[in-house]
Amino acid sequence: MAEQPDFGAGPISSAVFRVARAHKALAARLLRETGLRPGQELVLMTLWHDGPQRQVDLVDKLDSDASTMVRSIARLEKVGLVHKEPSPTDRRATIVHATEASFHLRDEVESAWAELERLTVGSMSRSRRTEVLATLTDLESNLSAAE
Amino acid sequence: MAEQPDFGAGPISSAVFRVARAHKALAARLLRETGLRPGQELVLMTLWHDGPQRQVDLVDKLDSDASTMVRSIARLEKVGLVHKEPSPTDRRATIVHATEASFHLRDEVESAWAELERLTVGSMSRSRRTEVLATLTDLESNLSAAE
DNA sequence: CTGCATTCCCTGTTCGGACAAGTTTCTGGG
DNA sequence: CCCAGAAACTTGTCCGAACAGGGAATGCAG
Repeated sequence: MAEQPDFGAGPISSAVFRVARAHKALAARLLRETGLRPGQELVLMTLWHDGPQRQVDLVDKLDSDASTMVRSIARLEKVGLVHKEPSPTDRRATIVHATEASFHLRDEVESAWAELERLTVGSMSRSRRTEVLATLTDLESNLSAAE
Repeated sequence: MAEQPDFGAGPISSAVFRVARAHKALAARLLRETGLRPGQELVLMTLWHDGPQRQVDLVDKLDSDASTMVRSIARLEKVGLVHKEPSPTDRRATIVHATEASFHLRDEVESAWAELERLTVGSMSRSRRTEVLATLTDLESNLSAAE
């Protein structure tokens, strides 16, 4: 507790910073028992949801970076949650698969995300949540309009 | 453009993630010409605003980490924006000062933050901004209540 | 005053994120 | 067909963030 890094400059930007940090820290804490680090779970969830795909597809969907993805995949592969296969149709590409072992984590990861959502929205009413989501979407569209 | 990493899991959490990433990326871009990396400007702004202080004070105010602060200060010191002096009253502590050189950056950094704020809130009305800030504050308090 | 917990800082390590540069492979216009 | 440009991946580098561990100085209880 006990911070107000807000020296007057950009109250909303400051608030975004603080929310982002707190949210990420909470996500890290909830994912801790799964052995995953924040970010890795997004890769796995994408693979679980959309099936095997190229690294570049993961990069696009997660709005990540190719070099980040290379290392993230490498780490997931090292712990056996993912494996790579050459694409049969494009020798530049590798297809990333979620392993059987990874599916044993699925419930745990998804319940961690459910818990994250629950803690994030707190005791907000359904209609309030809708407003919050609209607000975040507004911010996102402003930010992406700024390129 | 073109992402919706939202696989149904935690729409608000997903949105927080995306806003956080876009906001940080925008901050990085705006600070680029100052030579600062996102996070360093917060240290400098705190020093400019509150004056020389111990590392632990910076850590507390920015809700950062002691080891992160050590390295951040070291980098700022290497480029001459900050210098450290032993505390006269506590030999464990070092007092961090903003250098003269750093003050030449102040206008640039502060206008980058103003621009960040401007782009973040976009064309929102004053009352809408108040709502947005209230929403972010709500989220922050939920998150910090979750510890 | 002594002993012990606490505070403050530092180092090592790991990871996500981003940028730059380079390799291999593909594709499309000529 | 051929080649220039694009696409997919990789590696190197740097940085913020977080955790573990540790050393030095301080402060407090007894």
